[in-house]
Amino acid sequence: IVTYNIIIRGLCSLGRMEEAISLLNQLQNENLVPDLFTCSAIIDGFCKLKEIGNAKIFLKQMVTWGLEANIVIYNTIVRGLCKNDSISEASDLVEEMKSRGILPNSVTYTTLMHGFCCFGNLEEARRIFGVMKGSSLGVNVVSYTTLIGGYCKCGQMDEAIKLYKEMHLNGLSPNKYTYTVLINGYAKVGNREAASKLLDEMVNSGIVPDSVTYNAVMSGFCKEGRIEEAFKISDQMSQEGLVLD
RNA sequence: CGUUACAAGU
Repeated sequence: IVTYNIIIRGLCSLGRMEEAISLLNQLQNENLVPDLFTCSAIIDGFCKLKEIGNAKIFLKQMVTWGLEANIVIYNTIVRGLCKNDSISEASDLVEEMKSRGILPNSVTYTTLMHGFCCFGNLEEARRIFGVMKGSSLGVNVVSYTTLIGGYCKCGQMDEAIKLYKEMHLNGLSPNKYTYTVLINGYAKVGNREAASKLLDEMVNSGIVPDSVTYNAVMSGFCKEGRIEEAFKISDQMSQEGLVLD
């Protein structure tokens, strides 16, 4: 079943659901039984195609195999709903999950936060952040990065930086994602200086930027008409062996 | 803990 799961996951991540389902049928013909890994792969596949309907149908199907949705399955659907602009349904699902005795984990919370951030509902995202912080889970670098990203998206760089500083006080180190979110935020509001400064901080703290990070920096330069400096960055990327995409 | 099973960046 592990072998099948690996292949099914591969197909699902490519959106090749017909083939995944046919493999699912094949393994059952060989008297193997799908497990939660199989199901999460397939549900995630449907969710990524925004086929929430199919994901829900599959969720019912699982029960006939004696499988109960676990936290990963719930999280996967919550994310699918968020991506499908159904944030309120996502919140409802989390409540339903709780009523079934499954407690949200860090992934659940950050998924919801991200959904609210995409909607520009920073109050709700921050509220969930507070819930996480007050729970035994605590907040982690992903929670911070998600919330920082929400503020960056809305151009509220002051709040974003406040959180960035707060992270350090809480003993958490920003990672490549955190820096890229912030750099992109500054680039978008036209503050290339702050963006460059963060890039330096990033490198000084031993984090290696990748092409996503550099692209964000360059967009800041280009936005302000500093094409030459942008070229310098792209040269540096090549020097570091990064592929220009 | 044979399956990077689910969360954050251009």
